Amino acid sequence: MKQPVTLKDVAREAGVSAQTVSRVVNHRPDVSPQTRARVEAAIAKLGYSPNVIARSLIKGHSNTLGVIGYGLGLFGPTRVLAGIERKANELGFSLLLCLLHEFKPDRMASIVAGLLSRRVDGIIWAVPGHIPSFEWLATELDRTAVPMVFHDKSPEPDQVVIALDSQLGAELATEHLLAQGYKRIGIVTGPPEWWAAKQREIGWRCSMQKAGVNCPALLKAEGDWSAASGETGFRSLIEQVPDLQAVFACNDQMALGALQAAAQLGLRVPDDLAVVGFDDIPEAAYFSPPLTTVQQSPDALGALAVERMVALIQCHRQGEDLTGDAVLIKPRLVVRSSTLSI
Amino acid sequence: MKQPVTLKDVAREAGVSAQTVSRVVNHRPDVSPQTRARVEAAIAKLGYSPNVIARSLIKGHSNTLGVIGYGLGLFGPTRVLAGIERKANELGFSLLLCLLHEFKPDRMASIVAGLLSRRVDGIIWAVPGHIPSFEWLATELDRTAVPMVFHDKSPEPDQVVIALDSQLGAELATEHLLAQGYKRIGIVTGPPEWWAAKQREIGWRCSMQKAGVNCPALLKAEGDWSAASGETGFRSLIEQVPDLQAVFACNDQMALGALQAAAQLGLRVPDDLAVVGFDDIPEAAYFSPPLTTVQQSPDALGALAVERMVALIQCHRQGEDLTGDAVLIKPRLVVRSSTLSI
DNA sequence: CTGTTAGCGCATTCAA
DNA sequence: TTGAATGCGCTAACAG
Repeated sequence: MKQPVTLKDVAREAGVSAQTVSRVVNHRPDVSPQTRARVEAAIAKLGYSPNVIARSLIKGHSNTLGVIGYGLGLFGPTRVLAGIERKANELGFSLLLCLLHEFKPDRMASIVAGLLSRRVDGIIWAVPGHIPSFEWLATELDRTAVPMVFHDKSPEPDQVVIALDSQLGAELATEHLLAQGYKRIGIVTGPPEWWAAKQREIGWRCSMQKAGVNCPALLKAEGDWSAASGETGFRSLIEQVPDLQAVFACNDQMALGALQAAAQLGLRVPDDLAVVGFDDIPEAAYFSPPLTTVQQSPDALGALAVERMVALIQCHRQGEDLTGDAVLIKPRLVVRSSTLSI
Repeated sequence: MKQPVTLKDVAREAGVSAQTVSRVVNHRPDVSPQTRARVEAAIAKLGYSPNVIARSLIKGHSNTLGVIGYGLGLFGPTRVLAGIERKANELGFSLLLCLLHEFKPDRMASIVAGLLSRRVDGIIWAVPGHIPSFEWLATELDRTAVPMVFHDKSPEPDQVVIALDSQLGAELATEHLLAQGYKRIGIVTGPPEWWAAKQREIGWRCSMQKAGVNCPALLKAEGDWSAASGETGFRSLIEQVPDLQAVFACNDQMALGALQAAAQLGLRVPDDLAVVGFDDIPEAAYFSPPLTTVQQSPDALGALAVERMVALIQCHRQGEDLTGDAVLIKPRLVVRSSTLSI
């Protein structure tokens, strides 16, 4: 139950003023070597560590970033968070973590309010863009006191957005299937409210049309990212299009569900059916068969978000209003045996 | 670039003193209804939100918990973190998140120092117990200023530990296999430095001995939790014991690797070989075949850790030193077809 | 080079 | 019921 040691305690111990101790702690040059040594000895003896809270109060900023994550169940968002933590730590920022378990406007508002009252220097939405929620957010949060960076949402003029180029990823996947000679390529999408899910569907559609293959509604089933939804989605697909040749599942979990359903229906992958996923989760290489999938680099994405955020904070402190901009990270395709029937 | 609104601004706007505003904000009874209304109007008009930083400085505590997580790659630790966030939020605590990417003593020390200087009210080690690191920790952190709660490590007299009963889980898995008539049951362990990994191995060994089956070193391979290590581990096992009947993989990813290796070797699961995992990750039900595994409730574990922490903090504030205690959460076995050859 | 004064935003004494 | 002083731990701006 020892009280924390304060500047004054150290000052008394070293026989100097509090200000001098402050100078030593902040590595100011204007302290004589002898004094510095005495103070440092006192610091070591008492085990003093500066109170960051008090420092924040004066400086008007906390070197803390608010991070809003989306649960911790999905691969992409979770790894983005890990990337954020790593880079923030590197740049000397602490992270105040809030998890958005569901897209509820009032929950979003209260999270932001809480973060603001804790005087974070910026807020990173490490939450995948959920179209209706973010539309609401845009009206509500119009001019907030602190800079914000968004993740995986539609680029808007006044926002800083770091996103994976999901459409490109879907195009890579679809074009790979087309190049292998598959024509009737179904899709199991994510929830349509998710920006990334929409982009992946658009990518599939574009590639199909570019190749002159038309894609009727029958070729599309809607999932919710879970393996279970991948299974049911695939089953409804194959029921509607019995001669389906390939499936593009919009994440690896759904691809796994599709693989299981295919096995149960006696379809051999890749001979009877090709399957592509999205994300490249670590397990994807160990599915049976190993899954061809689109690899993203969520860690890099998170790191980038922090870098932008720190730049925004600098500008904010100088009173400049930085214009928004969007960054799209390019994914790449990892080809494994789930699409190689040759 | 608007400056945040302060108590004084509200006081001026409402024509009262700052203290009165403070009373309203803190829901004190001793304010007349008219005054309260005027102040609340001013608060709403100016969009005031109290500065938690300043409040912490006075009160001497921050209503913030430091959480140290272990990367975000493993299922258990990640979900524990999610459980912690949920409960902390519910109890009005914010979370300062730090990720321990590797078990390095100096990194651990600097994380704790950083958290302490930010005046967290307590520290939760949401990090799986790594035996050498935590031994070091015990000597170093002997009497820290704030209470700590640990996760998945060996119970010690003076520590509060919330752990999954990994040994029991392993016993459930092994006994299930024994009950199915399997005798030569191999194990692919986790890294031996991990407490949980050790416990799982102990559980396997106990059950085997209890059943009168001896378990030579040949029946054991060491993995690192990854699917890749599950694959190589299983291969070395089957090489040493060609008539292996079953494998207990100490997590689901390694079980997945074993499943793939078995398939490549032409072994049918469960007819030629039974496989059990540990964790019950959401994908486990979609492996081929669906995986029998030990289900833990990491969310509940995290929630419990926060509850204990808050209790500790209360005691700490009253100057009492609470004695340590350990809680072991019981897992349960989920039986799927990877062990049902009948 | 070093110490003094002031105040960050708020809550806890008091007194009125 | 309200207001005035005081200080949490620290640093900026001075003065010496």
